[in-house]
Amino acid sequence: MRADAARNREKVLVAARELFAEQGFDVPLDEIAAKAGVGPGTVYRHFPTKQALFQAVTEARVSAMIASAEPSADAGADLFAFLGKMADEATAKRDMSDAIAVPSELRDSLHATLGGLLARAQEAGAVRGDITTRDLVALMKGMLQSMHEGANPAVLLQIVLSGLQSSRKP
Amino acid sequence: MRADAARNREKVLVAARELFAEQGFDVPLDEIAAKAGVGPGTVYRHFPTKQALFQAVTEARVSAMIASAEPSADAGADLFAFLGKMADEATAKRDMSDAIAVPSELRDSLHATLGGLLARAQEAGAVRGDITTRDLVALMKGMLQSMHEGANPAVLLQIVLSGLQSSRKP
DNA sequence: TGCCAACCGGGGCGTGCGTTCCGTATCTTG
DNA sequence: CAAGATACGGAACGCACGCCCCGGTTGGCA
Repeated sequence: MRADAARNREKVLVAARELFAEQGFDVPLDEIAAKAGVGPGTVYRHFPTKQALFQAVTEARVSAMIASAEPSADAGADLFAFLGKMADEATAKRDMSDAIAVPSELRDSLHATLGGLLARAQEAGAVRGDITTRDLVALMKGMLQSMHEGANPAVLLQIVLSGLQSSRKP
Repeated sequence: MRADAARNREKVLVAARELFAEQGFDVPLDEIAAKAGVGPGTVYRHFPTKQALFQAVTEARVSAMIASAEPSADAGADLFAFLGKMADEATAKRDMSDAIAVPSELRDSLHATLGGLLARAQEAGAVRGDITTRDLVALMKGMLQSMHEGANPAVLLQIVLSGLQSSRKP
């Protein structure tokens, strides 16, 4: 790989990191290219599609988060800690709210991790049993998006956490 | 107003009602026109913008819902009943989830109604006091959207309702 | 240093959407 | 029934976006 190619690839990644964090996945690719001081064509020579670029940018952080989900003695606390971590990330950077929604292997891993944590928490009786992984993912997706619309992230998280714990209504 | 004009206006409203209910606000306007057996231009002669058509379609049901929010002795039950009604509507028709988001006077009225119910429920001590109207609206928006993504609407609603009731965490 | 391959920029293509325009058809009134 | 106002249809416009292509440039190896 030529030196300038590597340099440009890096410039694109830096610009994408910043803009995805600010505006989420919906930021136009031309804007990323412009911020990187590069033409759109150059972006596509390094990343075959916009999703691929997004995945490259979010990979490190999401993988780290997934890796941090190690089971402890308290399965309920594990799940809640993970959800809290996701909420924190999403509060600071707009791209975490999209990482759970934009199609990619990373997203699937994230969903799988959530499913595993949920199942263990339910076995331990810390979370109501009638919740599916789909429910949890949908709930989190809605919550993460809401955080960028003026709502109080901490309050939203607390509502969701205590809602998960409540026993089934008659 | 000419007779055929009135007839076409009605055909557009019928088609829009059905398609907005099925696919939400994002349905292309050309599709509505096609289903009504009419050209796109005709739609615009009766409704100045897509939002106006959407408002005309949802006005009746949303207004009825707002009107049904009459205060009783139990302010907490009033709020929960209203949220339940919204959830039911959104489960059946995709357009209710958008009515809370698409800019219009109707949306503002809906938000105001939610704010009023929330305030009374908080005074009565039925709902935690650190929730703002913005929080509630964001929460509902996320929940309503999630209902069309495979999640179980009843479970989602119960999570939100019990989350609202929980007292503040330390 | 010279040459060739690799790479670059950005104009351009295809698509989908909301909206507008205008020649034509249709309805109503006298 | 005729004339004028009114409404119609759908082609066309403007815009935004993801993505591709090509003439020109640049970097690394011999």
